[in-house]
Order: sequence, then C-alpha cells, then structure tokens
Amino acid sequence: MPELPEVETTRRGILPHLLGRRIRALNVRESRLRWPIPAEVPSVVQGQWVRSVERRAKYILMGLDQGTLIGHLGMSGSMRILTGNLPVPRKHDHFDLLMEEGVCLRYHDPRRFGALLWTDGPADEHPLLAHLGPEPLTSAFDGDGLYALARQRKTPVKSLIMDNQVVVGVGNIYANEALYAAGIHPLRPARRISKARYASLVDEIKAVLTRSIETGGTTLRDYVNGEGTPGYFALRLNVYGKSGESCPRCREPIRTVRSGQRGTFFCPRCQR
DNA sequence: ACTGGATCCTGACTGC
DNA sequence: TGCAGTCAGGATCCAG
Repeated sequence: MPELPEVETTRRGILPHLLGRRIRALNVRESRLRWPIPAEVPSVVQGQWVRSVERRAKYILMGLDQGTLIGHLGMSGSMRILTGNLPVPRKHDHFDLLMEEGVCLRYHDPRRFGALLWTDGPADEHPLLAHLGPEPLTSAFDGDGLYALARQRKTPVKSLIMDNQVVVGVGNIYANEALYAAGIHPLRPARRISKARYASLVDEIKAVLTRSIETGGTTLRDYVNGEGTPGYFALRLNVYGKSGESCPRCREPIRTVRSGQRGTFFCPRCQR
C-alpha cells in the first residue's frame, strides 16, 4: 500500500515500540522478498539495541548498535506492532522482529516486492540509497532545481517526477494528483515546461504529500495496534482512479492512459 | 545519456 | 464455477 506518506506513517507508528529496545530475535518464515533476506541477518541483529528509526525515500532505516536494518514495503507490504500473545501468522506474514517485553513487529507482504537488508556501513552509502534524489519535503527539492534537471529530458513530466534520482517518494497516486493540481498534462515532455510551472508543481507535490501524511496520522493508532491494515488515507483524490468521472474543476470527464506501465489520469481540459 | 519495456509476485476483479 | 486476461501503491535492470 505504501506511498511515501504511508511509509512515514509506518515509521512513526513503529518508532515508539522499537526505540531503545533490544532485539530478541528475527524470525524469518519466508526469505524470498525482492531480494532474499540474507541468511546472516538474524544472528547479526540478535541482541542489538534499536538506536533510531528513520526514513529515506521509502526505505525504513532501523539504526542498531552496529549497522542498520533496511526495510522496504514494496507494493503490498505492511508492518504492524503486536504485543502479548502473538496471533498465529497469517499467510504472507514473512518475518517477525521480536523485541524485549513481548513487542513484535510483524511484516506482511503478499506480492513480496518488499525487502529486509542489513548494512554495516552508513546506510546512505548502501547501493540502494547512494544515488537517490532529494527528499520531497525538504528545501533541497525546489522548482529551480527541477527545472534545471528537466532541460535535456524529453520524457513525460510524470515519469520525471517519479524518477528516484530526481526526487524520491512521489508514487503513482501523488504524481497524478500533483500534476492535476498544477494544471500540467502528465505526458508533456519535461523540457517543455517553464520554470514558473515547475515551481508550482513542486509546491503541489509538497502540499499533497504533507496533507496525506497529516491525514495518515489519524489512522496511525489503528494501523499499529489494531487488526488488519487501514484503507487509503483520507485523502481527497481528484483524478486518480476516477476515469470517466467529471473533473471537479470543469466537469470534463477524466481520462486515463497508460504511461510507463502505470495508470495515468488527467483532465484533458485543465491540464496542458 | 535517456527512454521505454520487461520483470519480480499474489490477489482482486471482469468478462465469457 | 471456472478460466483467462488485466490491473495494482515500487523500482531495478537491460536493450536500443
């Protein structure tokens, strides 16, 4: 389920349960994720204290006394905190990170596109993290920088903002929504967009992600304590998944095309 | 250097 | 009911 707001919500949800606690065991039931969970990880992490729980892009980074556990939720992954008697694992509950005091972080991922890795060195030097673009909610991501990057690019602007080397954390839903909010056609070649319009696009990306993280907070409690997973954030979607429905702004029917194997939704009248 | 396409995997849904 | 086809929140890899 995860786009960046859900990953951030997950991080905030698991943080208080993991921070300052010691890992009793890592119990792996299915190691075949996006990359196999390396065989040595359980013995390496056992007995270590969790010193930090951070996020970079859509990776969740658990800093240990030695090294960092790197988690990723892929397309269908979720984490929840269990306490007390552990329920029998459901299908696709691939690992449990068992902490002191009966706290358990259980990972569920039907499609197995997620990951759990460990690195000894600085996490940001890990090959998966080393070449990532700026975080979208920091000042390192701005209109001028995006405009400069786009100069040589013929690729559709939607592909550009979903490129993790350009900016991280903009998934398909938010790419569609931010482009709608900025009035930019998703298939417009990246180099054919003015600096002013990129400034607006950056503002809208930040706004939609921020709003989504805020509303995600309301489902947090259920997410980490309750049974099952939440639905989507209580985010008002204008175009994503709204094929054929009328544009909230001009009533024109929302259209959908496929671009880069992803569903692309837009208003042909408002977005140019 | 860029770009589009294939790919990993399971499950939900649609249409016949 | 069953079966085939399509699509889904990600992101890497590879050919051209």
